Amino acid sequence: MTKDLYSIPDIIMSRLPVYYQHLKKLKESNKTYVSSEELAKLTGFSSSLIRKDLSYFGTFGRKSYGYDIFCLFQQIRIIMGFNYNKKIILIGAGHLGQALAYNKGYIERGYKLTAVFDKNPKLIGLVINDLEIKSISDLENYLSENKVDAAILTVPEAAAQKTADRLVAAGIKAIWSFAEVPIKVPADVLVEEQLINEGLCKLSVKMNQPRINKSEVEEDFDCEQK
Amino acid sequence: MTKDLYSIPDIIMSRLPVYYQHLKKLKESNKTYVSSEELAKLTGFSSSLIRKDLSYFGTFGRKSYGYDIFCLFQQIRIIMGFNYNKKIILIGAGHLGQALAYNKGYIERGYKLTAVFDKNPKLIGLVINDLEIKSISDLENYLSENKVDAAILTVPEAAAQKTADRLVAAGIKAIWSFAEVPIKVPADVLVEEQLINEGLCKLSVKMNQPRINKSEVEEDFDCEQK
DNA sequence: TAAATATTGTTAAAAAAATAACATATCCTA
DNA sequence: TAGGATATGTTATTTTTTTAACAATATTTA
Repeated sequence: MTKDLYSIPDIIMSRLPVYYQHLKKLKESNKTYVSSEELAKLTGFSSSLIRKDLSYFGTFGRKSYGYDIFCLFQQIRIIMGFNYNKKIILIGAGHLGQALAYNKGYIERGYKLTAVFDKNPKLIGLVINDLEIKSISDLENYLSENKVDAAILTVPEAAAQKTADRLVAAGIKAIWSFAEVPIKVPADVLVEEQLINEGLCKLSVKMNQPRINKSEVEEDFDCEQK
Repeated sequence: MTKDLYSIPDIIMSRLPVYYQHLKKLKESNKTYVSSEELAKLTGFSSSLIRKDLSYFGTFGRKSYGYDIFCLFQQIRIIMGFNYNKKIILIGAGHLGQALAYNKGYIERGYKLTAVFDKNPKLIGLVINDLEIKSISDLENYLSENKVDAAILTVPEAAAQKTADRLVAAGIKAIWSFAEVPIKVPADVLVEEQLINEGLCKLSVKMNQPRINKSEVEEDFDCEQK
């Protein structure tokens, strides 16, 4: 493969996890091959789009057969970097943080959760999913002694930026942030913002559409402008 | 507003929660107006795009001033349906379910979490965030006696489709699903799929890009095809 | 082995989305 | 009150993304 992959288009990247999930399921069936048409039925994307997406990365299919499920699954894992081992830590062991500590998704994606930190003395020392919650004051010390590839940020809104600054200062280059508003980091640090309530918003918008269509919306919110 | 809004383009819809978050923050500052240029700095979208997005819904700005923060915030709330009261229930009180039971995001978006269900007898009766966990066997009964607008689905993968079927049969028209693979529902039911590990995938892909560029990828995964 | 069938990978066309440009309107200052 | 500055809303242009079409090729069937 000679193509420069430095920047996979976001739109393609956003579909990779969907392909991954379906191939994972298919792998457990007794089928060996899957066609773009079948994948289209499963994913909701058009077969044409699927073939195009895959061809961006290489030539994986077999004419008149389709794609070898296991092989394609492996390819996508490699493209997504799942075959590469990464260590990740979690900062903030509140309700969401704890749920993420029990998340089963790390291993198959090449992550190992190696430490959990919190500020709350009542939480420090507790064990969640075999990891003892450490004091956030040990963060820098821990990071100087352990190579860590990424951090999950689930601290309260008010502490998010400060904590991110500490992570960056200690050398962390990738952050999965659950802060509600973007945190600022240097250009060489990756941040994946996760608006936890985005799905709730989308659902609300969609539920609301019939209502919005019926009424002359302006009246509702004449904001006494000007 | 005469424009038919029946289907807000997904791409615009996906930016609404971002505008919402920033306006919420701005509202707490001492500023009254914000320009598309300032919003661009905050959100990372271009000012042109922001003006275009907003103009899709109406004319909210004020020449040479910008947008009235509070007014725009209200408008976006109305577009997203946050001003409309909705009742939502949660099915599956595992780690993720519990975290979502404590989620602070419902109220401001017009949702009220009114019940939590689980199958596990050890959980039934426990109280999380002031709600006593009910037995899943009471689901149909509850739904026949209480008007509910949406359901959060956080049951284990294996139970997801069956549970969704029950919800649909009981009249639920909107589901926020955390199942890893799409659940099948009739056309008149809204489903918002939430791949909880999508952010983790994206982070992994991005971390992986420099590595993928360096190597001739094919070699890595010669799947002995054919 | 030849014809019919299936399905890819790619090219061409269409549609959608983003950006740039600008006319217009309002505000501010002198 | 005239002129410069500001920032919207919209139109034009460019770019990106998706869909459609199809040639190429492998498989299956007769």
